[in-house]
Amino acid sequence: MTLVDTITNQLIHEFSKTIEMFDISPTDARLFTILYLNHQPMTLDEMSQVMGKSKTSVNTGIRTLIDLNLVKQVWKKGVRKNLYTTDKNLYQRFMQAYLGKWRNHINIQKQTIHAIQEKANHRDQGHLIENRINEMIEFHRLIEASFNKRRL
Amino acid sequence: MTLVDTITNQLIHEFSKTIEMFDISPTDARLFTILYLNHQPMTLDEMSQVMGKSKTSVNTGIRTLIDLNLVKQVWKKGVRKNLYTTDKNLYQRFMQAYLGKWRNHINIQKQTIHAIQEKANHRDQGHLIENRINEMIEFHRLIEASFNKRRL
DNA sequence: TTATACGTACAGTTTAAACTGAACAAACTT
DNA sequence: AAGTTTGTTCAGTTTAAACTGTACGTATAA
Repeated sequence: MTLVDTITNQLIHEFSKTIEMFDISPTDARLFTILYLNHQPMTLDEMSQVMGKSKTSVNTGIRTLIDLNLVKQVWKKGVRKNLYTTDKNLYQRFMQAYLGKWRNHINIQKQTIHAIQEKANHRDQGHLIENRINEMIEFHRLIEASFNKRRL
Repeated sequence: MTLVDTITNQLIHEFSKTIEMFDISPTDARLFTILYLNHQPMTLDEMSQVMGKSKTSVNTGIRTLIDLNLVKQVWKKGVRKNLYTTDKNLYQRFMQAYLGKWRNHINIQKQTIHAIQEKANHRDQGHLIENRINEMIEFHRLIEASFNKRRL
């Protein structure tokens, strides 16, 4: 019984570290893992209790996880409290959120840097900085190619 | 002149955001970009001046960048101060550091979770948690496959 | 309707990270 | 050798993030 708990605690601790790799804060990662290891949807009060944090804190954590599409709210008849649970097929969810974030960023930055390049070309013919701008654009292009090659 | 500077500042600002995507802190990313846009190696004092931060702060920043293999120290005869510069082919450097970090983490966590699984099997036959452990292992396996498929 | 239970917003506090200046140590200069 | 110059360590401070408790609004229950 307590032995099972130590195993669960270890799992929470270790798996959270992998979740953190997806650019998720340590506490949010821990919250996610707790929810994931619980086979039933959980209420804010339950999560607050397990996390040892205030309900407000858990509330904001859940909010960010929902925004990332990693947690969803579910309803169960007869239960008034909000219930939250993790989605199935973790891998797709995480990779989708992660790659989407990268692709989105690269797209925006490519445009931004192109715009700066325009300005530089107009005013500043033949300056050294132009080499760097071209390198930056190439850098983004390579990243883009790398992440687009990947499939879920 | 000042116009060129605003363009440079914009470049610093924008490119830093991409560097941050590689899990590098905003100030370290800015430091790297400043060094990258400077066509000459820089001293601590110069970087301190451009960053508007203390020399101590720049020193620690450079240290972490060197540890990540993104910056190296160079020597120039007649110059006493330490000189630092960014490496060529950014893309390879960053991807190598980044993918290496992922692969390393996944390897370690796979082993750790397997060890926990052993313990769980010994003591806790047929418990629900075992399903989750298998899912976790599969999760890591998929990530590993995804990152190994990638080439620089 | 009144009363109770729940989620969220907000101000204030705690905790952790980033940063600084002074002091030290090692290397160079004279 | 004594005197500078430079990088680094460390204690203390500033700044930003995480967290908490109270208070408010909304929904359910009586």
